[in-house]
Amino acid sequence: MTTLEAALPELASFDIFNGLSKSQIMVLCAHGQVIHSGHRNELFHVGDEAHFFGVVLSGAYKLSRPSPMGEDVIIHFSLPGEIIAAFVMAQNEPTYPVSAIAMGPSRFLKIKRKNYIEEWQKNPSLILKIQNLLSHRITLFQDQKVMIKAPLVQKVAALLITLIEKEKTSELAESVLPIPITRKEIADTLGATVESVIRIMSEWSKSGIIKTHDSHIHIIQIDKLMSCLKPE
Amino acid sequence: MTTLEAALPELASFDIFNGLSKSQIMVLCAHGQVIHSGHRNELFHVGDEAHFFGVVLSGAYKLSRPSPMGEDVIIHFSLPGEIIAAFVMAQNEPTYPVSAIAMGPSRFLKIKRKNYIEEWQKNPSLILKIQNLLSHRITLFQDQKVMIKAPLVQKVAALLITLIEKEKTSELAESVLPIPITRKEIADTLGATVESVIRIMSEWSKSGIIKTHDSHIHIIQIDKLMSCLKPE
DNA sequence: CGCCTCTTTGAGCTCAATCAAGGTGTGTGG
DNA sequence: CCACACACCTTGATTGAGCTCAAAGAGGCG
Repeated sequence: MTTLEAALPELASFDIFNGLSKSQIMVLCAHGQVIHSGHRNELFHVGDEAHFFGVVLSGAYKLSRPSPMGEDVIIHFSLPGEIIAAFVMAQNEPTYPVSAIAMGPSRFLKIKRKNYIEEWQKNPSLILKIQNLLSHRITLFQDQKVMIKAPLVQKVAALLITLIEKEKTSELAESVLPIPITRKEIADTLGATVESVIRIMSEWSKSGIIKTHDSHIHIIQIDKLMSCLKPE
Repeated sequence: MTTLEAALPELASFDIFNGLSKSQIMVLCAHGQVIHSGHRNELFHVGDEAHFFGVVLSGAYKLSRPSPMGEDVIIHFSLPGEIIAAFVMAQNEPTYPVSAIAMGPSRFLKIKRKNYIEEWQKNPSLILKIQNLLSHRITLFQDQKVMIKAPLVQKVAALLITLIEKEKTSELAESVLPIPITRKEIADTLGATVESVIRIMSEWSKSGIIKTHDSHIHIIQIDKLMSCLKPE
C-alpha cells in the first residue's frame, strides 16, 4: 500500500484534476489509500454499502452485474484517470450498483465517501468535471444502444474500436488494446456467448486483421475492422 | 404558444425545481417558450446545433437516433418533469445526440442555452439535481443492459413494468401506461422487430394480462407480467 | 378518396445459442 | 513437485428464437 503522496504526480496528470494545485488535490483525496489489486481481485461487490469511491491509477477494472439468470454482464471498463462509483456518492445510503474487478494488476486510489460530501461537492469546477464524466458515460451507452440490431460481427468490431479510441491512436498503424481482455469478457460486454465471439475473432486472426498475445489484443488493420461496421 | 407565467405552477410542482421560489424559477426559465407539439412533431433533430434545452410539461417525447442501417433506435422516453438535452448544454458547441419527437399531443418549455450557462450552472442546488438526473439515467441504462441476454418476452415485460413504475402505481390493481406507445416503438426500444413484439403481446392480450385501447396499453395483471421476468 | 402508419398472421430461413468435447496455462494445496 | 481445479480458448454439430418476407385489414388525416 503506497502513500497518497506517491500517487500525486499521477493524479495531477488526470483530466479530472486538471487546473487544481497539488495541495488542493491533497485535500480532496485526504486519507486516500492506494490499493494494489491483483488479477480478478474485487474492489467492491454489487449491493455492498458504498462507503468509498475512487480513481483508477493504473491497469483497468471491469464493472459488472449479474443478470437475472446468473451470468455476469459487463457494464463498463474503467481505465486510468476514471472515477469509479462517484455517481452514487451523492445518494442517501448508497449501495454499489455494480461489482468492480481488476483486469490484470491494477492500482486504485480509494477515497472515503465523506470526502465526496464535504469536499468534492463543494468544489464547483470539480462538480462540472463530474458532470462531464457522467455525460460522457451516457453518450457511450447511447452509442452502444444504437448497435442493438446490428449483427454480432459489427458489435465486436465496434467494441474493439472504441476501446482503442480511448487510447487516442490517431494513426492508422498497428495498435494494442490498453487492457488485457478475454474473449469471455467481450462476450459478457455484448451479451453474446464466448463461442460466437471466438468464431468471429478467429476469422480475423486468420485474415491478419488482429493478433492476440496472452490476452492482449493487437489490432493490425484498423481499416478492415472499420469496414465491418458498415452495412454489407 | 402559452406564456411562461401560465406554466409556472406546473414547473413548481416538478422535482427539479423543488425548493425554489417562483421568482427564482422565472429567472432560470427567462424568455422560455411553451411549445405545443402535435403527435409525431419533432422538437429537434440529431446533429442539429443545440441552442436550447427544456422541460417536458405534459405528454411525452421519445428520444431516438438512427442506427447505422437506417432504422430508428429509441434511446429514452421523456415524461413530464424531465429535462431534455440538459447534459449537452455544458459542452462547447453542442449538437443534439438524438432527435426528440412528441408521442401524442405534448407541451414543452423551451429554454435558451444561454440560460443554462449563465443561470443554471451557477445554481449549486440545481447542479446537484441535474447530477441526480444523470445518475438516474445511467441506472436506467444499466438496468436495461442487464437484460441483454434475456429472451424477448422478458425484455418486453421489463419495459412495460418500468414504464408503469414511473407513474408509481403502488397498487397491484389495473394500471394504464402513462404514454401512448405503439408496438413499433416498443420494438425500436428493445432492438426487436414489430412482428416479434406483436406475437408476444397478443399472447398476453388473449390471456387477459393486458388490453390495448387506441395505443394506450392497460396492464390488467401486473403479477403475471412480473412472473415473465423470472427465469423459466 | 388515397396515403400513411399501425396492426396482425403465416411461412420459411438464419444467425447465434446450446451442447459436447478437447486443449492450454496458472494457481493451489497435498 | 505433482496433481488437481479452474478459467480460458477452440472447433464441430445441432437447434431454435426471432428475423425476413409477404399479404391484408383498420383507423386517421389532408
